[in-house]
Amino acid sequence: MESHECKDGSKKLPQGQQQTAGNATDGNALYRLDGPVDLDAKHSVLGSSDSSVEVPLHRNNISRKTLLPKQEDGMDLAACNDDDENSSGCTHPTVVTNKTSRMQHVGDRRIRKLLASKFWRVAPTMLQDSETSNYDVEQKHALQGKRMCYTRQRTQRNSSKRRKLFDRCSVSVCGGGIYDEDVSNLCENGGIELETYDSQGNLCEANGASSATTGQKSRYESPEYHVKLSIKSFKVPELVIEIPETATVGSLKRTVLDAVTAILGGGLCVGVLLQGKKVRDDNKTLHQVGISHGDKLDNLGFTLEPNPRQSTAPLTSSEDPNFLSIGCAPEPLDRISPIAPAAVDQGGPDATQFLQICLESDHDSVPSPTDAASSLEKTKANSLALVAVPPMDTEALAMVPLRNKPKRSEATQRRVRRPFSVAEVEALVQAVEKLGTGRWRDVKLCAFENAKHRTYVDLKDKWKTLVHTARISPQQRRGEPVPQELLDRVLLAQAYWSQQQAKLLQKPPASAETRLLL
DNA sequence: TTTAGGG
DNA sequence: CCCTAAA
Repeated sequence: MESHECKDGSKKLPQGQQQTAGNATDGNALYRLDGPVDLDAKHSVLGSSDSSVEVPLHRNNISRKTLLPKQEDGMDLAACNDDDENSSGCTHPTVVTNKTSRMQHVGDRRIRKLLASKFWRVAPTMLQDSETSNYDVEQKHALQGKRMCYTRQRTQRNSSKRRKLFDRCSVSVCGGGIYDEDVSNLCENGGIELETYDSQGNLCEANGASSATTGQKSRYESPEYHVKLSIKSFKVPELVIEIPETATVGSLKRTVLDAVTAILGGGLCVGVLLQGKKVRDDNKTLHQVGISHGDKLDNLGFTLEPNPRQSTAPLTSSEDPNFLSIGCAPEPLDRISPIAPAAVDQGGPDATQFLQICLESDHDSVPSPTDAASSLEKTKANSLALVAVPPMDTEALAMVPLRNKPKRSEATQRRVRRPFSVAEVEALVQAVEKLGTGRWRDVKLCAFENAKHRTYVDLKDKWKTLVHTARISPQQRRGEPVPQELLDRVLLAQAYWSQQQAKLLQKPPASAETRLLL
């Protein structure tokens, strides 16, 4: 019996607020390697010198729902059963062996950190061979990649998913709290549903067939809502080039050229920087992120990023064995290189990537309401490894990731990232409202007792970020949007309890009665 | 083990 | 999320 009485609270959350379309990638494994090597466009590396781009401003917001990559053997990957520490095996991936893939297991932030300091080495000898022979081809691929990046459709992660999730999580905080199963990642294998939003953020259409390409200029747009911008320069990933002193300037040029084209061939993505900050949410409209037609756009920048093709499926699936389906991941597809096939064919940098998809399942006791994946129930260690064997390991590979110092002892795996669902946030808020901000153990017991993967430290951390989130502008928020109502409550509770704490410091033994009065 | 904060 | 000093 819990000693903490909690009010029952099953308030209906307002369906997604303004930012419903948000589908931030949260920066997971975004290979952003900003480096000192600024290639000014006038060097025409991209042939886009001073090109001006026109983008519809109030374009309907269409995002991509997670699509399931084709799976082998018709494995039933429809549902993702959540795990918890109890489910043996689940938390201990067995198939992580090679270093490349291991590296991808490192958490988002760390990966960013590492990569930020990491660079690509250009092996001179290799470059000598490749010379500029494939330049045309690579250019083509690069352009192709750009184009596809540009025109790729985005499908809204359908709201029914969220709705469904929330429904299942009818949160009654202390009555039951958050259960593991409740907050598990639900998957929907169904067709693509599109939701489009007008400039006000209102849902105005739900039809996949009529989806217009996000970035394409449409005849329906009125010119006054177009933002005109010019690209002065691109920032490219950091490169390290080794070349003997005795080399000629000409060979240096070729080396650099090769290095750059190699990256291009590997598929590039364009990053958008607004006021120095990276805009990750591809689904927001320019207007939403603050790019308006009237504004001076000098604070708008672009970066070139290596396409982290390898960081998509392997990252989510192998890092968390319980993501039985890649499609379960909130936003996997957004990072799949649109030109993956081309890159492989030409044996570009991507060829060095060792793709490994590990699918494991081992649910023993945990009663799972969503047993769509029951077919995998008994599978002790179901691993599936897709290995892209590099056609030519040593040849024609101009770029090779530089090895850096071991980041973390092999034993201690960082826990898989599990973003809080709205339902969990609701539960957390409610518990904190009741218990305060200094009793995380109790909060855990009260609202998350059955969510094994949420420790009180997690809850404390989440609260911290919630408070922060509530304080920043909606435009700066990332991830699944938290209803404003909840954020308001966060602020209120935070204010209230910090005040209580302050008072408590003044008058040592504040009776419980005092609290009730306040 | 929990809290509380910085990383 | 992780890491830890303190309690």
